[in-house]
Amino acid sequence: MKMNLVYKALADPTRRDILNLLKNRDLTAGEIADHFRISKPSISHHLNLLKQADLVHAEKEGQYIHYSINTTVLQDVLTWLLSLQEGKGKRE
Amino acid sequence: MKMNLVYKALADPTRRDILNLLKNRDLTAGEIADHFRISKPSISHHLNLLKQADLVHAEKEGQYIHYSINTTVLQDVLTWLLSLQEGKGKRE
DNA sequence: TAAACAATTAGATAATTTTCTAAATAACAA
DNA sequence: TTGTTATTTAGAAAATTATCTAATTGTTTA
Repeated sequence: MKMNLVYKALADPTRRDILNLLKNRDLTAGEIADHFRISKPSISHHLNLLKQADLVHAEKEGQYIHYSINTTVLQDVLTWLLSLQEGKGKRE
Repeated sequence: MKMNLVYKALADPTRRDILNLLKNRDLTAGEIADHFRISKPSISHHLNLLKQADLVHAEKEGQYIHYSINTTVLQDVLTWLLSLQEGKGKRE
């Protein structure tokens, strides 16, 4: 897993908002786009980056594509952030 | 605190490496730069972004500037990441 | 089949980011 | 004071990213 893609994906506020939406429930691409003022193709692009980072999973069902969050890749981020905090401790 | 600056700061691998270095001990700008192949001004720029995100603190001592990590801003990131994971749970 | 709908892909542009070299600032040491 | 060292600032080029409209693909429905 290319962790850089994960950090890059998390760097954009629109994408973080998308993850916040998906935290509550799975949504189709259109439902996600409805929450934003930017165009559908732009949202599609953001979804693609989230997918490449493996932060979301896309499942096609008929003409819809259902997106769901995948938090497993966040574990490594969490671990790293905690390691930064722990390191700090040794100086105090 | 502008959290977007924090996420942006964490998105770059060089800056993440800098934080990894500072986890062990405080370092001067020059010592940090010595760990990388990119130019000092570029490192200086990265340090500035980290400082704006409040992820590092800079203290001038004579002609040197000592950089130290500040992990307090990471707490909000941590909390958000955990909230994403928890939300996931409710669907299982 | 034809029209409508959901979503993506293509291609372009604008904005942002990364990086560089050269120059400036500030502190130290001879 | 003059030269050296540590670091940043300025300004520009190159690379990446975010966004748009138009076109395409695939599915559903009349």
